[in-house]
Amino acid sequence: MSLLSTIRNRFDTALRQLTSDTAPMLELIRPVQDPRFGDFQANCAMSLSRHLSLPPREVAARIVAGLRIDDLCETPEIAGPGFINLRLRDSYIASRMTAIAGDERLGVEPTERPRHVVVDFSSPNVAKPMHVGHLRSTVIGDAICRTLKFAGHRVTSDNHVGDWGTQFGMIIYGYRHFVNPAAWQDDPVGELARLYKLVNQLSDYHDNLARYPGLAEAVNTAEQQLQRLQHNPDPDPGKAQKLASQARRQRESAAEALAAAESVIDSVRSRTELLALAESHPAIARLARDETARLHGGDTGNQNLWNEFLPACLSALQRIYDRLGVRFDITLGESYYNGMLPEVVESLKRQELATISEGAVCVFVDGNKAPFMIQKSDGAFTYATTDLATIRYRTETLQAAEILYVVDKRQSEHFQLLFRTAQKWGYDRLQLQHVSFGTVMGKDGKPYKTRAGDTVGLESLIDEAISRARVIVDENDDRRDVPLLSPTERARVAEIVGIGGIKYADLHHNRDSDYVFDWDRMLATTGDTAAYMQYAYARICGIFRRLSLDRRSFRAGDPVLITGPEERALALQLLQFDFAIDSVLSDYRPHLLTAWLFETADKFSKFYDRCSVQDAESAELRRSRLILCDFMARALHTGLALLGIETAEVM
RNA sequence: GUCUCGGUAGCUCAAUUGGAUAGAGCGUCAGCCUCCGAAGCUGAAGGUUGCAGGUUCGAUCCCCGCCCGAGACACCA
Repeated sequence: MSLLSTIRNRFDTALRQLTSDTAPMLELIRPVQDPRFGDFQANCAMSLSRHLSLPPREVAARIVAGLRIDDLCETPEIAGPGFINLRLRDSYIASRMTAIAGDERLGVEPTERPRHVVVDFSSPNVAKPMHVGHLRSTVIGDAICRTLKFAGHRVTSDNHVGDWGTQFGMIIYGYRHFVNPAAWQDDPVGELARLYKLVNQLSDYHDNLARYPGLAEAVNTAEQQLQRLQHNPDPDPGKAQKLASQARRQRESAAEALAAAESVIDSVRSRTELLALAESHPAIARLARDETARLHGGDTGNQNLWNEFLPACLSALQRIYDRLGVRFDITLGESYYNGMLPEVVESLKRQELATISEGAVCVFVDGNKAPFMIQKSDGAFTYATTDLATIRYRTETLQAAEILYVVDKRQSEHFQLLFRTAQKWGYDRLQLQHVSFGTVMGKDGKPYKTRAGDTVGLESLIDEAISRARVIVDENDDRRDVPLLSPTERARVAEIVGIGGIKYADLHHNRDSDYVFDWDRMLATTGDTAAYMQYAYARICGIFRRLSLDRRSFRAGDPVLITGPEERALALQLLQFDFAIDSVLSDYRPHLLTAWLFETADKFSKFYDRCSVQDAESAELRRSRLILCDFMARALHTGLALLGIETAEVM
């Protein structure tokens, strides 16, 4: 049983004398925030005092009086308004540490209630290359899968790729009109990406051309409004200022929109061959949509093209997943659900959940004005329909008890509507959660782009991380009197450090916040980074290597001794690995694991600095410290592995 | 306009969901290698948690009103 559960059990007995509902009280027992107050704190007395109408310190005294915990802790202390502070006995920490030191699972017991969780993540559009935007979903989703599995759950990772949408119409149109046969032979995926970009650019050109007069007019209107306010301000100065700043903002955003449109138009006009293409394909957007419709309608020509494109697209994706070390149990894209969509709509109509509004089939959810549209007025299905079909499939065929969607937080409204619709549709015992995340920003505070303004390709991002890591690895090894690494080993370490750096930078932020992408910080060798943890791991491996000791021989149950504050702090920290994992899974927040890893590495560094292994006072103490070192190495290795990050024994 | 998030040290982020004197890292300044890997360690400075109220033993967190920013709002996924 975990350390925390053991303590909670003791409190449970004591609390039963005061209340029948002890569960919420036990939640209030937790690791202490400030080490001056001990190791654990119970905050239940304050909360309970209201129900018992007794002063909180009195309640605390009663709880302590009924508490039998002497074998684990020093005498509990009551502090402040009624905190109960616990300090574990060194002997107890030592015995627990001894007990789990040989455990493969590092003291983490598999969950008592395993469930089948489908994790939907990454999910790129296959017709275009992956970019930074896909990074967070992929990295966070993978970490969640690994952590759930380690905790003992059954996990199905599912890459719900976009292989059926409008972008396919665009590449079909592009292929039909603009393909370069030699390039297609040579590099089909690169050629498809070029075609997608081209069709997109030409459509945007016409679209912006059409919108241009309106945008220019909007700038004018905003300007006039501003002038009016300047000449005729509101009598209330506060209000006048507010109106003026509002008008200024409006003018700025109108001007920005106009400038954006201009830049799209100019990018085509500035190249005569592009302009010629644009002018000979004035209806390109509509025609591309028609290609999509024909594909969905079963047109054999388009189906054949789709069948030809898809394998190439998927294998290009696979190459990236291989480099990232991410794998999926299934890859069922939108196309997989195509045949089920009519029946989904029928079923919702039958249950009278769906109604027809402005020609489209919609589900209206209480409190939401916008409909959840499952069939457009032209008869086409939407991604809402696909998502519903997917829920049905995952529940009925895969037998999932829970589905997680690791998707950009901008889609939270969509998921709210989806979940409520699914619930009304009859999937009310299924756990559905949108595991949302924020945007990756550039240093300018806007979504991360290249200097030219394009989105950053994932492949080049990985390349750059590895080459930057290589510089660090080289510098470090070259500094040594005798370098430890061969060129091939250096290349391998650079991969581990570079990719680990990308992933860690992403995972160590609370997923909900936007975060700023910064190469220097990500690959810094100091501070809260993957490299710091990986280095700590390599240092430990170095100890065993130089002493010619086999780490596995320190897992036989020899006693761990606590002789000083550094050993105590490290052991106590290591005993709470299970708590860290629980906290990650309670709301799918991997940054709680990175925080634990960093704290653990920090405590290890202090231990390592002050407690010599080699020159320990006795053979028993030396052995005890080696046990801690081995356990620490496994904690780092396992903890990082749960985040999808590798380690190297020498670096 | 409506709705949803967010505003915390110079910078990047935490704060175990209402707990104690708000914590880390980077950066800055000052120290530590005849001593197990210095990609390390030690110390210092740095805060009116956007503003103003309210709820209570206790508020970064909950409620009200402003200010600022981002995003979503009917046939794109």
